[in-house]
Amino acid sequence: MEVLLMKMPTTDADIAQAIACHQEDCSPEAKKTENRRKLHENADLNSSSPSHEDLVDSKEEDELESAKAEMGEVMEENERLKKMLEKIQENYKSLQLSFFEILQQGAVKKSKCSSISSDHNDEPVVVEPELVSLSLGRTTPMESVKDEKTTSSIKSKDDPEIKAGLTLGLDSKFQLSSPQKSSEDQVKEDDGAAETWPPNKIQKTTSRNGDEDQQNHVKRARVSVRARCDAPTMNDGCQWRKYGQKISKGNPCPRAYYRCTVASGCPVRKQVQRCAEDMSILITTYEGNHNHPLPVSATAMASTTSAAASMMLSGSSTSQPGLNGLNFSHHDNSTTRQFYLPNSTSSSLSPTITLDLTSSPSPSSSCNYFNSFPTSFPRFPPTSLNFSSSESNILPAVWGNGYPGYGAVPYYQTQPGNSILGNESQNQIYQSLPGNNQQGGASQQSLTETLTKKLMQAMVSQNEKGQSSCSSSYFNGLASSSSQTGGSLLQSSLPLSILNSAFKPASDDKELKN
DNA sequence: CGTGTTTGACCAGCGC
DNA sequence: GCGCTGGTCAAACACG
Repeated sequence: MEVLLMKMPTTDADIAQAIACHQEDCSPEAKKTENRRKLHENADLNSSSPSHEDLVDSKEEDELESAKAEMGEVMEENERLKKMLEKIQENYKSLQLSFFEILQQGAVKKSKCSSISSDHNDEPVVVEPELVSLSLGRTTPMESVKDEKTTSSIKSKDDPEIKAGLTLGLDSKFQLSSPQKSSEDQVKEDDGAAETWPPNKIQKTTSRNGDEDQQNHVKRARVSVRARCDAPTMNDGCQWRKYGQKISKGNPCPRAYYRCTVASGCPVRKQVQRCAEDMSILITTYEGNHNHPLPVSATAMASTTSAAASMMLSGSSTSQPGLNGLNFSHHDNSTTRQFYLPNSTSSSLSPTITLDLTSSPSPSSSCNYFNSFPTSFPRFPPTSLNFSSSESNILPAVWGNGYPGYGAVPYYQTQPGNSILGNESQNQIYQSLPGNNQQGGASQQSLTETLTKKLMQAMVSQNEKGQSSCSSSYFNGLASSSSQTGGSLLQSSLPLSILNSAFKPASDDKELKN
């Protein structure tokens, strides 16, 4: 009961647990325990007032009666909650179905659009930029409706039918690879990704045309996360090894280079740098694609950044070289704030999306700094998702300080049979993460859900506007990026896991051996 | 001793 | 062509 009242279940697992608790409360055992407790209390009362047996008897009876009445009320309430849960689950399923319908429609439309655009390559295509406001600070009634909808969709993520691994990267190189490839080929691709990581040079020189070129741009998708964080790095749940540090021009704070060490050969890198004008803001730029399952706490960040990246990358696959398909600027008709990663030579070729998770939208501090690079990105104007809100205040505390209690379970736990790594290494991976505490779990989950909801929302609105190419490819991107490892080791508690089920390749466990 | 960090060197891209 | 800059490597070092 308390579980239900304190926190609405957000996953099927939660629901199942809640139901279990609920049923437990209704079980004869629970009733017996309750009665025993009350009888015990009565006995105490008896012992304290041993006189007037008749009075005591009547008192006992009264209390028994009231206890029974109370029990009845509780049981009724339990029944009501039970029905409510069933209803919620039904809603989940129906929404999930409609969700996949949208996915399929999007895929069809995308293929049509891509064929059309390829037919008219020579003609200039003028497309209005899609402005999608993803600010969490404001919600319109429409938004809240969609919010509800997407939340429900999100919540259906743990449907038994769609339990799937979630490995999210920021890069969608597999978007363009054939899904029919064997797992061995996938491994090769992964290895290639790992080996050719430094490949900015290679990529820049190998191809300059057509799909290959486009793919290269897609490969270099970056997601920059700006968050207030006192810690040297943002704790995003992954294990990182520092491999370099540079003082970059225009910023007294050195930029640190990290690579993911959760799995050897993981091509994901991140750059961490403090904002020059506001040292409390940490700018973390992720690049690459995890080739291994992630801890739940890491998927929180990964899903968000991946969604953002995929969203943008889907835009970059359209025929809008100048506009990059989408512009996720925070805009409110009066101000449009875009944030740029300064001093990044490769940024001129890399689509960069910035998630602004800083709470203060103070235009005088960090924003101006970024705004001072307005024209540095002719081909890929950096994209900004501004999630400024009071809610995002929690982020630094959560990501900076440790791991949430929510999902504080080894991420292989749900499907131990699929685990490639042994339990020991799993635990090592998880336990080696510092500050595993119980604080802020709900907050992080809430934030992640909110972030993802907003992304989903934007996508849905895209779909509704007939801009299905973007949204569909967004979905496909998510699906492909999240399913590329397809280890199924994660029963993710994250919203995006819903996307895995439809696109998860049969098996590519080999990759996990990296 | 294994693992992670530091830091100078090196390389490639870009602008002038 | 040259210098600047970003990104990476790898030896040396620190730490548990």
